Amino acid sequence: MLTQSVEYALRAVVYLAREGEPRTTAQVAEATQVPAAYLSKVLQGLSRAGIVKSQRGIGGGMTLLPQPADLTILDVVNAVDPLQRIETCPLGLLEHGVKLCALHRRLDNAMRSVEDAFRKSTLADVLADPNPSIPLGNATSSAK
Amino acid sequence: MLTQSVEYALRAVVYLAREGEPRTTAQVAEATQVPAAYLSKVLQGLSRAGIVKSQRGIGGGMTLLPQPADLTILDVVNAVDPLQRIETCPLGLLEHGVKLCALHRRLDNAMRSVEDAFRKSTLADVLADPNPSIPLGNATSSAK
DNA sequence: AGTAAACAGGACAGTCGTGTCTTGTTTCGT
DNA sequence: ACGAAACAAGACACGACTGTCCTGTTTACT
Repeated sequence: MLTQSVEYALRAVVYLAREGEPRTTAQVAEATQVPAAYLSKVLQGLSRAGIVKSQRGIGGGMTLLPQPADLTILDVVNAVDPLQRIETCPLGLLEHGVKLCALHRRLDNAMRSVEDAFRKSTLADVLADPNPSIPLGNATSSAK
Repeated sequence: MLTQSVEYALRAVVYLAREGEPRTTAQVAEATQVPAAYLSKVLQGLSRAGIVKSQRGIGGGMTLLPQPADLTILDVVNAVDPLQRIETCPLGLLEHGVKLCALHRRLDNAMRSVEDAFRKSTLADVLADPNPSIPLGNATSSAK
C-alpha cells in the first residue's frame, strides 16, 4: 500500500523530531533500522521538499526543518511518494467530465479517507501519543 | 496506491455483473479498455479465487460466480493483490509484541478505514448506484 | 472425427522501486 | 592549507508489476 520509502521517511522524521539536533544519516539509519545508503536517497528527497535540512562536514547531519506541530504525516508521504486521488475515470475515452463513476467514486473515497487521516496527524501528535510501545526500536538518545 | 491489476479486475467484475452471461476475455478487454493478454492473467487469478468461472470452447467465456450482493470490492482486491494491514511494528527487533507504536498505529488505522470501506461496498451497491456517469466506457450490452 | 472458439500457461521485454557501491563536493577543525 | 567528516549523486544489480506473444489444451458444433 504505502511504499518502503515512505515508511523509511516517516521513521526518520520521527527520530529527528525526537532528537532535535542534527543527526548523521548513519545515526538515523542505525536508529531506524534502515539501509544507510538507501536512506540517504530518501533523506535527499525530504531535503528537496524542505522537510529536512542537510548540513555537510563535521558536526553536520540532518535536521528537521518544520516544527513538529506544523508537519503532518501527509506532508511526508507526499514529499516521498505522493498518494494520488482519482480525479477522472481511468477509462480512456470519458465523456464523464469530472464526475466519477460509481466504482471509482468508491475507490477515491477510500483514498480521501486516508488522505484526511494523514492530514490530521501531525508529528507532534505522534510524539505526544501516550503509548506503551516505543517506536524506532527505542534507540533514541535516551539509550546510551 | 492500488495496483493496476486491481483496477482491471474491478472493471472486469463490474462488467461481468452487468452482462450476467458469459463474456469472452476479448469482450471484457474491449469493454473495459484493458490489454487483452494481460487481462487474461488477471481473470485467471479471479478464477482461482472463485470469483469468476471460466468456460472454454465455443460459447464459453467468463462468468461472475457470486451474486453481486455477496461480492465486495474487498473480495476482489484481496483476490488480486491483498491489501495488508500492519500487524506488528516493522522495526526488526521488537519487544512490543502486538502493540503498534504511535506512528504505525496511525498508518494501520488508515489501512483499516480503506479495508472497511471496501468491505462495505458490494458489487450490487456499485451497480445500483444512481450516477450520471457510466462506468466501463458505456460499452455494455445495451450498446450495439 | 475434425475444426474453430476460447481459456491456460510459459517465455520474454520494459519499467520502476529498492538497495549497494563508488566517486565527488562541501564544511569544519587544526 | 590540509585532512577528516558528512552529504550529493551517479552507476549498477535485483526483483516485482505490467505487458506482449506464442504454444498448448479444453470444448462445442457440424
